[in-house]
Amino acid sequence: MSIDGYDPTKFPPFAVTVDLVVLTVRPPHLQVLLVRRGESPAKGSWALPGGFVGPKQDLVDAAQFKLADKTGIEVGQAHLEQLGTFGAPKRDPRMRVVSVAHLALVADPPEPELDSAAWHRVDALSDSSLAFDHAEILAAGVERARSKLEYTTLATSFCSPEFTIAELRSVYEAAWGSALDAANFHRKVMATDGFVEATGRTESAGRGRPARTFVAGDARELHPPIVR
Amino acid sequence: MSIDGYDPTKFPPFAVTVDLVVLTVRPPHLQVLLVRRGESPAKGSWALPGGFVGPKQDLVDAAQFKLADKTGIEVGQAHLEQLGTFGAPKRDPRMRVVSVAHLALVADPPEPELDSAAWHRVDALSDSSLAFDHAEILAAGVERARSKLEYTTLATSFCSPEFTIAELRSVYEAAWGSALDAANFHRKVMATDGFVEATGRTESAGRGRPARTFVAGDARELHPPIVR
DNA sequence: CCAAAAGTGTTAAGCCTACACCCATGT
DNA sequence: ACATGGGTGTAGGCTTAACACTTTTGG
Repeated sequence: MSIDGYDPTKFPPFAVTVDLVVLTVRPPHLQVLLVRRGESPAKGSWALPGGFVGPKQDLVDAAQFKLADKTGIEVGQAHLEQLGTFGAPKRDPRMRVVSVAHLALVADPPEPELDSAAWHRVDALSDSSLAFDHAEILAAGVERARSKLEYTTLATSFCSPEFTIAELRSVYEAAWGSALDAANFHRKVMATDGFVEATGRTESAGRGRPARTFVAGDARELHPPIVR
Repeated sequence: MSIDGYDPTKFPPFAVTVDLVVLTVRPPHLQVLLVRRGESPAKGSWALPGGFVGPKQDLVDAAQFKLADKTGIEVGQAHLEQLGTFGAPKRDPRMRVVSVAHLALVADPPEPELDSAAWHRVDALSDSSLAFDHAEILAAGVERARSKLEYTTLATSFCSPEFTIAELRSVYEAAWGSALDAANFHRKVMATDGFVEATGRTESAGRGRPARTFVAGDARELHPPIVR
């Protein structure tokens, strides 16, 4: 940090929190988990889940803890990554709060137990309906999620452990709100080494030919984009 | 933040700092600005420039201030963006410090005035030669810079206000350490709307046909990659 | 048999790479 | 004249998008 010229014992006091952009896909919509604020400021309005970072707690640990707390989803069940840090001096009217936002991608989550938490379609939220600067954080999360879908195999994080190519395709269609050519999508996924791994089983969706099922492959990065 | 259940006046005390990964290109090398630590811990070893965020100071403002302080480069002269936040509980042995790392890309900077600051080739640094977790932060900065060069028009940030296509190419060659086909590079840049704008002037480098000069265009994003 | 969804084939257009070649200058 | 770097042309290979077509099921 190069703390030259400063007395380390006299630093300005900051509160550090984590905020979570928890996204899921419920075809055909991309949804985000929001909690209704029970206290002032912005009492009654929707906000991203989050909380203080403990004095000896690592940042991701704090985010993981909050995620488990709000959704019941444990470590390893979801993709979690740091999104960015928001620290405008007046973003919280009470005090100086620096929030390290995280992005979580989860597959078919349970309905929230608490009444104060609920899933919302991201394309149906107006900026002004979120507390603090959470609209900005959400926008950053959605943008990051889209770009990761495009350039990595992360879409599998939005799918149940065993899934069909059509389910995987519905993830992309939900994220951008437009249809993809099923034939070309199928081929592109198959041609990408380590994206998916066949189980040998099939799954019938009622009508039509049953689809083969797959599990997530071991590749995490890929350069050529899958869609767009 | 969802501070439900917490008393906002009793938050755990954190110090918040900014650290800077300041990169420049001096063909054929990518270089980073480091400062020699004058105090313990890690006294005498190299570190990224940085410092505390003021109580009422925005994060980017703190980064901008530090950048101007160490390099003399003012706002608008450089590209500056948030890189990520590093807050492992023991990253600084003295106290809990959360550092918001920023990435700065600058064009032909002046030699540092202070003896304690110097430019270093990034490909000639060993991880263990940097204080704290700064090797990790530097790695993140270099990776981000490469990916931004690939997918945006940001390479112009590494060039003087008026530059030739060869200079622009040398930025890419420095970042990856390998040569590019000059002919194809030229065409690709020209074909990218808003990447560069011709001045009408030329510049002679001594031998060979003089090159036309350009200024940065207005496009900041582009999807098809320029190199690789 | 028909509709629906999975999956494969085909083809034309576009893009990229490699490299040949011409251009404009200093010495 | 010739070496040097700037810049344009071009042909072959590769990737892509669009859509026709076959496969496999439920009703």
